[in-house]
Amino acid sequence: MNKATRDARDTRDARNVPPACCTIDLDGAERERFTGMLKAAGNPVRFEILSFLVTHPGCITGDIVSHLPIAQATVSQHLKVLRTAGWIEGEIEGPAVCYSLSADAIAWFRLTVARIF
Amino acid sequence: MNKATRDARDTRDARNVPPACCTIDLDGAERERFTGMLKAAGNPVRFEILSFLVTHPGCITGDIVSHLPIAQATVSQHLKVLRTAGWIEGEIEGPAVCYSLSADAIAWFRLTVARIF
DNA sequence: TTATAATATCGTATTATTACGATATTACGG
DNA sequence: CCGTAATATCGTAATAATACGATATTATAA
Repeated sequence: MNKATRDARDTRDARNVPPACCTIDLDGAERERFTGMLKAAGNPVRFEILSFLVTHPGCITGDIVSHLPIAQATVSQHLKVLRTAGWIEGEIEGPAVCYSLSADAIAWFRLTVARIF
Repeated sequence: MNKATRDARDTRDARNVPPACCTIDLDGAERERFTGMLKAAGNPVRFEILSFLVTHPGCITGDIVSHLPIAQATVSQHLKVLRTAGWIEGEIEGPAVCYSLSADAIAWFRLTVARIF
C-alpha cells in the first residue's frame, strides 16, 4: 500500500466513511466498450442519427444525410464512429448501405446501465 | 418540403420503407441534458470517478485524487464536468468537498435510456 | 466495359478536450 | 488575524474531434 492510498484510507477512517464495499463488475474490455458507446452517443449529431434510426428503420446513408444539415462526408464519418462503437450495423444494398441499430448493442447497453447505476 | 426531403421520401418510397412512425419523445433541453451526461460519462477517467463513487460513497476529492494516477488539478476539472452534466453533487465539509452521485440524475438517465432504446 | 449512383476515405483547417504546474480561493484551528 | 489543508481556477501545451471539399471505392445497370 503506497502513501497516497494509506493517507486516503486514514482520511476515510477519520471521517467514519465505510471502506469500499465492492468493485464495479466491469472488466477492462467491458469498460472500454461502454465508455466507447457513451462517448459515441454523446455527440449531438450522432445522437440525432441514433434517434433517427429508432424512428426510421431501414434507412440508407442518403436518408440520414438528407435529414441533417451537414455534409455527406461528415455524416459518413459519424456513421463510422457509431459502427466502431457497435451502435449500428450497415447492410450493403446495391450501391447503398442500409443502416440499423444493433439490437444486441442496445440490449447490452441497457443491461450495463442497470448493472452499474 | 425542400428538395432533399422530397428526394429522401421518394427514395424511401421506391424501397417500400415505412415512413417515420413517430418522433423520439425528447425535447431540445432533454436531448442536451442527455447527450451532456453521455459525453461526460464517456471519458475513461470520468467513468472511473463515477464507478469509484458507486463503490465508495461519501468520498472527498482527495480520496478520488489518491485513487487516480493524474494531477489534482485535472481531477478537479473532471469533477466540474461531472457536476455540470448533473452526475454528481458536492457537499462542502469544512475545507473538503464530499461528492456523491446524484440519485435524481441517475434515475432520469436510466429512465431516458429506457424511453429511447 | 463504361457510366452512374451511393458511400467511404483522404487531407486539412478549426475548434474542443485533456493534461499539467502554478496560483487563487475557501474553511477552519489556534 | 494567520497558517494550513483541501479544493478550485488559470494559463498553456499537446492531442483529439469535428467539419469541409475533393477524390476514391463499390455495386449495379446499360
